[in-house]
Amino acid sequence: MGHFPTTHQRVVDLLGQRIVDGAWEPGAPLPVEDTLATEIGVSRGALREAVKSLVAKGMLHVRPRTGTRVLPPEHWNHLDPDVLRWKQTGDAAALLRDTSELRRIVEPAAARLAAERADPGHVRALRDALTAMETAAAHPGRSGYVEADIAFHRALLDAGGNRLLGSLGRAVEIALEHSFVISTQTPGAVEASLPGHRAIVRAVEAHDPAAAATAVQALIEAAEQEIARSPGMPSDTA
Amino acid sequence: MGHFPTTHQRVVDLLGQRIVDGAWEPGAPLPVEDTLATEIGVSRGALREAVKSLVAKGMLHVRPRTGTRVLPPEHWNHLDPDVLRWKQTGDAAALLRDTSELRRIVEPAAARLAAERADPGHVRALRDALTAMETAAAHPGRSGYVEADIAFHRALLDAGGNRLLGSLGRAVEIALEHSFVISTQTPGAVEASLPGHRAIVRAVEAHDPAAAATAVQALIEAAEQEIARSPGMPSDTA
DNA sequence: GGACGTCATTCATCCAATCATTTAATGATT
DNA sequence: AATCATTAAATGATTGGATGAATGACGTCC
Repeated sequence: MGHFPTTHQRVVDLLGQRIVDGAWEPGAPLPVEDTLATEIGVSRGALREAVKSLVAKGMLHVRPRTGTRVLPPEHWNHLDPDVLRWKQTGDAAALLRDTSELRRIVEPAAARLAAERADPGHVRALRDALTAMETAAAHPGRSGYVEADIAFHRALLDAGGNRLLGSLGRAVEIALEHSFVISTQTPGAVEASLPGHRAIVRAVEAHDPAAAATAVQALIEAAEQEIARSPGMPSDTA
Repeated sequence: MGHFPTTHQRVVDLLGQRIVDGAWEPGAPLPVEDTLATEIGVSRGALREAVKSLVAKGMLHVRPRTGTRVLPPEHWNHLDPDVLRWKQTGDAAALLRDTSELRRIVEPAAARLAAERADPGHVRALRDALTAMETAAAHPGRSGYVEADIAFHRALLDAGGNRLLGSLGRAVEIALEHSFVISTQTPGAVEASLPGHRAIVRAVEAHDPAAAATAVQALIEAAEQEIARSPGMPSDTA
């Protein structure tokens, strides 16, 4: 459906996925540009542009004569949407754990800031997202519910006016989408989550930071329980 | 001294700084590749590679016929080290405020996780960083103290084992460096901060999450007061 | 008059070939 | 054995051209 991926995107995806999958050890050099380009089937220029994209994400380091080497995973920008997507296909469970932890840390605090400082524009974006969620929930098939949920999430983190928090929210959205899909597919979960979202909007509108934080926390915990009960999740026997 | 910057780095810095400084309105198109390349004084290939780097940071969007357009700031990856550096030269006060807020949210929670889950390797990295801070503090001139402080900060956020938190910490390090420099230049601040750092290491080694969190919080608040008292900071009259 | 298809234009896209620069590995010199 | 010049191998950068995609204008059909 989506248009054909351009060559550049194809090469970036190919290399990024290979790196995440551990095709090359950290510190190990990739094949030289000429051979790697012919192996992939693109020109050297296209390969170099793709490599530059991965350098910008902190995954590669390239130097004359030495070649292109994979940087250790600690150096990767794990908050980059592409990196998150590549990691999703691999160790999805670990990513879900990390994402959930980050949510518990950041979102209640972000809700607190939003309740303290949200201006009318931010409040309206929040209410619009909530309305979209409600209409999508009423609509049979729930088309658009996940998108509305993400928009709500985004509006909440933007409402505090802290751009770093905004970027952080946008980063984890890719990882969040998966959990939202699970919640939407679980019967009754959508109806159960709507009151929680309404409570958040109420708290932000009333400029009640404590209420906003607790409402978000309750929502996150409910979502985590949905995920834990979803099929394909190993019960925590450790 | 650092070597001469390569053409690629030069162009990325030039364009990134220009975008952050608002040389082009969000949504406005940049000059076409040919003219922009000749204007900067590089070839199309070098310009294209630089543009790809900025696309990877979420600042540009390029399409045939439409051209290269600046994306709205909400879409930028504000957690990218380069983006933070470019923003630093402009509205440094706002960035300092956002960074400080993020620290207060993330670092106590990260310290809590570190105390819960730090393995011996992480603990050793933490202690090594502390030792480096102590030796740098004893050394006249304090050379290397800022670097050691950043290494400590990094080790703490890595110790929790959450890669997203690790990337988050690495992201704000660039912004943090400034405040560390201020603290180091303030007489007596270095000696005052060392016990706080030792308390963090003790709490992590003792697997005491609450103590770790409070120790970090105390350190952050002390640093904020140092910044507030530093010259060039407008007193909070609002 | 409005909707739909066609076409030309304008860019980015991708490729191929070439030269310059950096740098490690090697060899020569003392 | 340590230092310095040489060399070769890889990236860095440039040029020119061919291709493809998106847009706006134009014309046709209902």
